[in-house]
Amino acid sequence: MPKMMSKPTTIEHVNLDVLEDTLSFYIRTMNIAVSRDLDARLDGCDVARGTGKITTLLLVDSHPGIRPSVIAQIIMKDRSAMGRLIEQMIEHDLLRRQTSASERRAQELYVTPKGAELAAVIRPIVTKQSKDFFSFIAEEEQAQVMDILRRAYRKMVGMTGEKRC
Amino acid sequence: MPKMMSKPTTIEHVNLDVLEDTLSFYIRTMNIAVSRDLDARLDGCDVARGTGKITTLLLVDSHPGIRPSVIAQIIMKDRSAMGRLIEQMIEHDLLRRQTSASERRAQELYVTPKGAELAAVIRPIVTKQSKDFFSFIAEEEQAQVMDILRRAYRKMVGMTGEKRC
DNA sequence: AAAAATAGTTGCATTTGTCCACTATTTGCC
DNA sequence: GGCAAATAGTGGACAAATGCAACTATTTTT
Repeated sequence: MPKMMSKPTTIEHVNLDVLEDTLSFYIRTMNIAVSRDLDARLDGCDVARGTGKITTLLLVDSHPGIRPSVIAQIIMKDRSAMGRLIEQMIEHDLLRRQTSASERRAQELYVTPKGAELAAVIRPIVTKQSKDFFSFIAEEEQAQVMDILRRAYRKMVGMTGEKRC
Repeated sequence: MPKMMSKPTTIEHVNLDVLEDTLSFYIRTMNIAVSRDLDARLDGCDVARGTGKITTLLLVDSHPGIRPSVIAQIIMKDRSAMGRLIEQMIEHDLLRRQTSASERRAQELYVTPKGAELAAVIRPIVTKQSKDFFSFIAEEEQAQVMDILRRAYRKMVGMTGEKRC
């Protein structure tokens, strides 16, 4: 049974009930904040809003010929969402698409010159944004959190870390 | 300039470019996964989908008379989104609302019997879900991450921790 | 050759978020 | 007292994102 508190009118008088000790709460909440901040910094940048565009652009840029379905796994979207995302980016002339010669049901994605340029612009912004946003966490602790979440993420999407093949 | 890798067809051959070392990426991605998992567990539960309903219910349950605007700060929504959320929960007979006597522009929120019941059901589920979901992170590390994110969150929403008044 | 699996597309319904303008009430200032 | 500004909440419009399911095309299995 939670501690009862009454009619709080300011946030200082509030305790978070069981959410206080619930990691998912902090993940979900920080996500809102960090995403909003990122969107603000990328305003007008063709790649703002929603998770996925940035990752997609960077991934295609550094893995020419990568497939939509691989990206989908990485950003945890289903294929239809991924398709729409790519469509959008093609319309914005950031990516181009061609069906794979060896696997004619699959596609290969490539950045356009404009896409490559944007990727170069984006890269430092994204890095800086994350550092800045979490700057009130000590550098060291940031690294700690990242290290743990990275391992979690890897397991989740099935990146083994050791490339076995 | 990122390492170039070509035409990866499986996720093991992919590296995440600068996102590899970007905390915001992991926060955003883990958010998707954890939210999806939570929704699945709460399916049909009147409180599934989207951030906010759970927090709102628990908060009102343990802080009878709390105001919408305070909750809005905590879950980082604007007032209009908050209003809609509450409206929805009132329609589901989870909350009830009355204008404050002392502050006639403000409202006080209370749980209905049904809301209280649901809160009791939800509480252990939410806790368990978070623990389960992150179970591949050692208990100790979970606590570490949570501790850090908690502090970050507090600073962000302006919870001082020390109740000064 | 047929069946199952995989890659991607499309449509639809639901939800969400955001922006902005509007009302009501309270507070502060002259 | 009275007017301006701040605060609490509401409502509407609009743009996006999400998830689901059905559908085509291609490859793999058997």
